[in-house]
Amino acid sequence: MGRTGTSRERLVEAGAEIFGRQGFHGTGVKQIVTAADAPFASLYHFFPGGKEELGAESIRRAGAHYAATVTAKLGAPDDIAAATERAFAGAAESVRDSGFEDACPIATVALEISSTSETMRLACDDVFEGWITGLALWLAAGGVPEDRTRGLAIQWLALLEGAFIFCRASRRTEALDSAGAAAAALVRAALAED
Amino acid sequence: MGRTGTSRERLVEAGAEIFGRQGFHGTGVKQIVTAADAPFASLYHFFPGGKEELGAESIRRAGAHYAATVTAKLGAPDDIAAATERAFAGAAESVRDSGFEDACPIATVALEISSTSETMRLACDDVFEGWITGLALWLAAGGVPEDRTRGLAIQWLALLEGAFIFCRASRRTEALDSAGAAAAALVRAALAED
DNA sequence: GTCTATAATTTGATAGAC
DNA sequence: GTCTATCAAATTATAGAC
Repeated sequence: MGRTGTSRERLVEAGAEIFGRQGFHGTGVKQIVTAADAPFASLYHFFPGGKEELGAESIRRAGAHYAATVTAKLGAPDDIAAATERAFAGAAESVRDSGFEDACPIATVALEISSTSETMRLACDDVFEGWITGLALWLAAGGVPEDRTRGLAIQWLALLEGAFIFCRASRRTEALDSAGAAAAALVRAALAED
Repeated sequence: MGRTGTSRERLVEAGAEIFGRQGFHGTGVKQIVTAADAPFASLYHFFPGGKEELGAESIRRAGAHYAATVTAKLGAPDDIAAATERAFAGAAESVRDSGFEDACPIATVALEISSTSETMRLACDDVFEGWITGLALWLAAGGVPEDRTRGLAIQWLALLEGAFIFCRASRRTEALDSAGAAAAALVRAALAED
């Protein structure tokens, strides 16, 4: 993975990728440093808080990157129900293409550290909150009543995250297919309330 | 946690509890052995496959235990939409009462090991599959058309699992509240198709 | 900012007596 | 089946020269 930028930048990029795939405790700092092609000492130079501090920043980076990817996939809010179906179908394809290794880039770490690292937990919370509010804005632009957008965004994302777990464990996309249908149905119902 | 039964039994019980809470890589075998009040040597006596073999059996135990808990909470399939709402509300209460530490007992491990341990991945897949088919039967008994029960069960459980992630990261129950409303709405819609 | 070397701890696992 | 002792490896982190 030919990375560019400063050592610090490459460490965060590598962390975002590898922590997301292997989890926090399942990944050694040496692997990150090697993948980043960075000097070992620069890890503690740039991140005095060590693995935890790098982890928190990696979470934020991964979250921002994934938000950009999904936002691009969703496109303009013309037909948000159809776009929802496309997004879940795209997620299913991407999960399958990765050999069921890559799904949500922060869910594994979020579950691992929520009870043990407050700084990383806050990073995860910030990322999720950003996803929720971003998606809620998109739903609002698509015609969902304002008082329903946040709740619907949470439901939409919960379906995605839950389905990711099942897909990775089963190595099949069935769960994402079902979840996509449910998300689209919930969107349609919210639009019909108008 | 005064455990009973044989050493083997206590190891599995302790594993089910601690792996579920701290994750697989975040838990040392010594902690399990200590919590089980078992001789260290009996770990490798009863589980020649070591941590991985104990992990797989702990997953199955935790999955069975959680299924029993949720089944009891769901009750008879009279009004399955109302029961769904009660189940999510109960989950929210239980997550809050645990200080947002205990949610799904196998999700963390499932995400951690899906790409690295085939035996543990299969254990997770079996557990999830059991939950899905069990819930589908309950939905069918509650009046959901047969061709919709499996898909609805997956959606129901995906909402729960996804909401668990958000709740643990945010230390708030909002996600489970939203997810419960969505699950109940999906159940009602499926019943209306009849 | 980066280098080399290594400290300090923890990890999973095993040996051999009983 | 259990005991004690211990191994080998990996882990996070630091020291001190450049």
